[in-house]
Amino acid sequence: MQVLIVEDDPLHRSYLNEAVRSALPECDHVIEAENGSAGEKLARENKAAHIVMDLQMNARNGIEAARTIWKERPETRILFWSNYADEAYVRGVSRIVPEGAAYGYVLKSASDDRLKLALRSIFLENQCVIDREVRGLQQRSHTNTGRLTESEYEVLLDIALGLTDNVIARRRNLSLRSVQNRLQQLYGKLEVYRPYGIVGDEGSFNLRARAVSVAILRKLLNVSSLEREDQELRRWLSRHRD
Amino acid sequence: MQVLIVEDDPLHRSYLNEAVRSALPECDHVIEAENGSAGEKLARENKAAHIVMDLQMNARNGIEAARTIWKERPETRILFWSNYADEAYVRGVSRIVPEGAAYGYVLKSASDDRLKLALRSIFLENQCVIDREVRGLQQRSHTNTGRLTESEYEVLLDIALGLTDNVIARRRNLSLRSVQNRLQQLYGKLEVYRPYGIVGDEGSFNLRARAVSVAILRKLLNVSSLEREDQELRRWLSRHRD
DNA sequence: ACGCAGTTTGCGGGTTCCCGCAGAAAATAT
DNA sequence: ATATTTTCTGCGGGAACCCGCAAACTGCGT
Repeated sequence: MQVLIVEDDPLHRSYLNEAVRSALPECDHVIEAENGSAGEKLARENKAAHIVMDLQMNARNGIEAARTIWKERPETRILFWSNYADEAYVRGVSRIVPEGAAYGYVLKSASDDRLKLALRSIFLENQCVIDREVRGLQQRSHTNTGRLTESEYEVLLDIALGLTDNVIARRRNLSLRSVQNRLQQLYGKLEVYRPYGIVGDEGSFNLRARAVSVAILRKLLNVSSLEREDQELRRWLSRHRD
Repeated sequence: MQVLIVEDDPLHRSYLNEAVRSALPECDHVIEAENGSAGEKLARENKAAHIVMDLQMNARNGIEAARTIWKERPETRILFWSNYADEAYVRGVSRIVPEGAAYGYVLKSASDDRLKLALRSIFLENQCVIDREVRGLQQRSHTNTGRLTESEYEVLLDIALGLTDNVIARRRNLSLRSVQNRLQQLYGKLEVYRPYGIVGDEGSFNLRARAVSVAILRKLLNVSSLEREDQELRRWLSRHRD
């Protein structure tokens, strides 16, 4: 049995290496990659079936890497090991998990034992292991306000990229008014009308910009999700020149 | 001699501990804090004169912590040890350094030797040590486009928080038109008019939102700078109820 | 088949943004 | 002290945003 570690921080990498060796005595090969693209390459060359992957990496982030790996071999088992439980990451991951694949999401702050247990459950038992706090985000509301639907999340990304209502409409195949409708819902859920819950500050905010702001502060968006979408947008733009 | 380490990642913390001990044999006490507020507290209690501080921490980030520490004892020597050279961090740090204080900024990706050398230079020689890549950001242009002036950076923060032109004007004591003027300059420098350098996409973007977007993508803004400003804004709002 | 909740769309309007133009004011240079 | 550059300001207008209202169009359960 072979395990591939994809993690850019050398300290964390060697820690993971040790953890894997001690949790999985049946594992005789551990290989390491120090960023997403190296990870993809190694996974392909070695037909890696068991991967531990960091999410936040410089060259190419974990979600990107996982997506291409899973596209090539959907039965690959991947344990995501991340510093954060940002909704943006969680959403990003659960979007790309193939049907029925075994995967895990464990926070770096978790105990040694939790990590080792997760390694065994996923790689040997083929089970999904999702950390408590992550699970929370995946399902229910983040705060008192309801969580965003998929289409609300889409427009959120679009305005975060700086798109116009008109362009959003074209991109999502909607009418202008529908886009604005979704924005309204978004504004509502993000509580952008009464910014700090204070009455009397109604006119202080540019709703669109404020929405992006609170989304970032609430970790609904993070930088890498933005980067990803920016690339996506770029591609879309180059297809749709009229 | 005593050194205080403020770092939330346990692995990095113990690595730092070792590095300090080996680089500074004259150091007999090393104490550790696992977040910014604990760091402030320990610094106060122990009158710490030598601190190594991570920037990105959960509870209270390094810049905040450093600011209050320096406010109490400006001669404290602080070495910032960070994963990133985001302009937002660099700017944040150089804003709070007291006159003539010795400090350092070293990236986590730097070599062992570089870190140890920096430790000795700052703590023993009272010199400033700033990493190459950081230094670059501090002074000249980030890319081909000129770097932002202080006032452009201010409006950037304001629109990133979601403020209205009108509120910005009140907050910065300007006329409405002046605010919009600064925004225009900002848009120019951020190259928001021809988004990807492509001719013919002129109308695709909401300039205000796009500006924030590219600022984040270019690391002019990061999440913690936003959080800081959001607090600031909150305070300002509560003072200015009319 | 019926009703009901949630989406989508058009229309119309008030508001804010974005900015060219041009004169005042302030900072800087010579 | 004068010239030059930069920044600030008011005015005006076109475009984009935000949204209430009301009519179609889903989907879903009974």
